[in-house]
Amino acid sequence: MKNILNITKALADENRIRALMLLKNGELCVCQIIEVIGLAPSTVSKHMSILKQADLVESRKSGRWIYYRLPDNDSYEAVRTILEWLETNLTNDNTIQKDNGSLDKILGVEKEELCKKYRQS
Amino acid sequence: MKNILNITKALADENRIRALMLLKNGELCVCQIIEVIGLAPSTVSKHMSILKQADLVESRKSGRWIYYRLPDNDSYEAVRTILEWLETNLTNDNTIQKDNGSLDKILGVEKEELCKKYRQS
DNA sequence: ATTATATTTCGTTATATGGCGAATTAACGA
DNA sequence: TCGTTAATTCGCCATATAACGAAATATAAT
Repeated sequence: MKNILNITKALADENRIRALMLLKNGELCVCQIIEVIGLAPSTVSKHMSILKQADLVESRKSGRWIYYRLPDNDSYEAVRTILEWLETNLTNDNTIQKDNGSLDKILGVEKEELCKKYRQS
Repeated sequence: MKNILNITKALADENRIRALMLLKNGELCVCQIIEVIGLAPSTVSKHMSILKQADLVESRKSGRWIYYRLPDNDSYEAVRTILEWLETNLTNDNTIQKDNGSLDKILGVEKEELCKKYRQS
């Protein structure tokens, strides 16, 4: 029950769902997620840690950057199933599509460039 | 997104999940759910209305009683899928099994008898 | 070494949520 | 009709959660 509740609670927030759906496009560093979601770095970081605790994302560190990604296919079945559920029901969602548009733009920018940017705003 | 968030938020509470899992046993009136879950009638009523708003349950009124049930098979697919997900991941859960045990006892009691009971306690 | 940068952690605040009991509504029974 | 009963709605309180900015941490660049 604890695991399942961790998952449902993690999914009970629009911004966390947005972050998960972004990761369908492949792994992203926190600054990229911040840029799309548009919340403070500390807030996004907290969201990502909640997703991670629920095993909905994995992460790796590379230098100063931390990359988050969806779990591998051989992961916990409950997680795999619900991620499919989200994808099925949200790929046509307006917010998600806009987010994917924003991400496309951002992926065209050098990461270094990007991360400076949000500090100034 | 709104629909999906309604669903995930509705599922982000242990007692609401317990109520849903109880309904796998067939439709139940509110007083029976109250008896198993062990919360105040007003609280359970609120929980059921949240589940209903998310289309996770349906209800019918019969005299003084209101019966809740899981939605029909021809319901909204997102709902069907996630209910299956819950069942898959919780049928062996300790809390859920205890609840099913309590329910069995309760189903042996006349409903009229039962509903008087929780008023007195 | 010192500065800059990416992320997290911490402390605070505002809002959302879950719980209860009291009051209300609706339906039945005497 | 009047009381009883099942369920809901309402008002309240306590706790949980989401958001932020400031401080801390860790790594890279100068």
